[in-house]
Order: sequence, then structure tokens, then C-alpha cells
Amino acid sequence: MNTDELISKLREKGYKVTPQRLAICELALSSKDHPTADQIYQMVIKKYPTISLATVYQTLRLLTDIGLLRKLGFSGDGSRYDPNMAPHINIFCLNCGEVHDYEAKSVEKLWSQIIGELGFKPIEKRLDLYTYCDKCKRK
Amino acid sequence: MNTDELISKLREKGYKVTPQRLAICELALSSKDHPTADQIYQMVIKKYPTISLATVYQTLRLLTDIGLLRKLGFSGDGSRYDPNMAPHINIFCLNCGEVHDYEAKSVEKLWSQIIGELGFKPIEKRLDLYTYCDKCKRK
DNA sequence: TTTCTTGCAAACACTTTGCATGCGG
DNA sequence: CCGCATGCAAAGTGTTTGCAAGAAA
Repeated sequence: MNTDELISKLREKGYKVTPQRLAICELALSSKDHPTADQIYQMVIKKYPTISLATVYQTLRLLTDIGLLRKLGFSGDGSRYDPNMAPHINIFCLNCGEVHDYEAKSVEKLWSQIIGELGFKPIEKRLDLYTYCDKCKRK
Repeated sequence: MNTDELISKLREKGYKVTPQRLAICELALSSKDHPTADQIYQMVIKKYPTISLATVYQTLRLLTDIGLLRKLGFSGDGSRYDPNMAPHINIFCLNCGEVHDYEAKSVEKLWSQIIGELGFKPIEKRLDLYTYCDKCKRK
């Protein structure tokens, strides 16, 4: 989603567009590594040094409310925000916390198979795998 | 796991066996509904009115450390504890928070296929579905 | 001008920790 | 008797909220 589309989407939902909001949205929606709220805050603060963490949380919640972002809670501390709304697997490193997505036909197949067996289509889904990433495995 | 096995397991891992600890373990390990720490606390307090929530948390952590329990974090507040260590799907009601497990052979097969594609064996996996349960759907 | 957003601080909920007392082995 | 567990309170996190000032529409 480009900036113009994002602006339209926000306005369409009745939200005002501010530079801070736009910056947070663009960072969150383009992220590939499922950042935490604080990581997004650390990035935005470089461009908007007066921004507050509360604003980041408010904006992230806004994005989850309108279905552009997913908040993933964990057994450890802090939630992570995932802009990938397509069927995929989240692969987490148990050591360093790094995440990456795995998207494949087989994942979609798994997904449709589940729907078929259950007899209904769930509203949301979450597929996680926990392992040690290559970097951490080497140690 | 029965009480004797549980006691042996705890002793084997170097933990002392106290009545409180035993009560918390038995409740947590026999639960079917993925309770929160507080829900377990509310149950244990009936039998041990002086028990503290801290003890419950400590014991739940102990159980996750020795691999008898899984702590599931969520986007909402509070983690839930799941004693089902076999591969299964967690089905959550987005309205009332009720959870139940779903075990499906075919899903298991697809999982192993995907894991084969990935080329490594994950240490843990998690598959959640979010929907509205029958009770909540009727409203 | 009206309403929403920001940024700050305070409030909150969940979880962990420090410590004295008490129980288990 | 030694060491860990308990229970309390306090400290810690991550997250949300109340509110005054400022910006968007």
C-alpha cells in the first residue's frame, strides 16, 4: 500500500492524517521483522523526536482495528506487530527473538484443509514455529 | 499423569513437593480450558486460602521450565497455560475467550510436510484459530 | 470552528523479585 | 539442620487512559 492509498484508507475510516501517524503507519505496514511497539517508536523518534510511545501504541491499535496489522502476543514480554495478512507461518528464534515469515503453497493448502475439516472459516489464524535461527545455532 | 508420577517428576528435577505446589500442578496439568494464572489462583485458593498469586506464577513457570506446560501469550491481556503438549489446534472465541483444542490427523500430516519443506525440525509449534463460539454466535 | 490527535504523566494489568518465616527432605 | 518454598509487598514491564494544548478538516 502506497502513501496515497494509506491516506485514503485512514480518511475513509474517519481518522485524521498527521505526519506522525503517517510515519508510524508506513513503518509498521512495511516492516518485515514483526517489530515491537518500542522498536517502531525508536525508528519514528529519529524523524519526530518529540513523539511519544503512547502515540505509537494508539496508532498501532488503530491499524489493528481497521485490519491492516496483527498484534501477536507471546509468552515472553512484549507483543509484535505483523503487517502480513496473507496465510503464512511465523518462524521465531527462541534465542534472539528474530522472526521471519514463511509463505508457501503448502501453507495455503494446510489452511484450506483446516477450514474444510472444521466446517467453518475462522476469522483469524496464527501459525508459529519456534526454533533457533542459523546465527544462534552456530554458537 | 497421576499424583505419584508428578511427585517423582518434581523430585527428579530437584523441586520440593509441598501441598500448595501439588495442588497448583494438578489443576494446571489437568485443565482443559487453557486457564490464566488468575483462574488457577481462584481455584487453588478455595483449598488453600492463604496461597498467593506469586506462588501460582512461580509454580506455572516451573512447569513450563520442565516442559509439562506451555504459556500462550495473546494480543489481549494475560497468558493462558496449556497442558496439551501434543500437536493440536487452539480454537479461541473472540468474544468470550473460551478455548478448546482440536486435534486432526490431516492437519498433522500437512504440518510435517511443511516442516519437511523447511529443512529443519522446530522445537515448538503453535496453531491458533480465532472465531466466535457457538454460544456467542447465537447472539 | 469543531473535532481529533498529540504528548505527557499517571494509571493499569500482568508478572517477577526480595526477603523473612516456615516447611520439606 | 540446611535449603528451598511460601506469602507478602514492592518493583518491573508493557500498555492504556485522562487531559490540556495544538493541529487537521
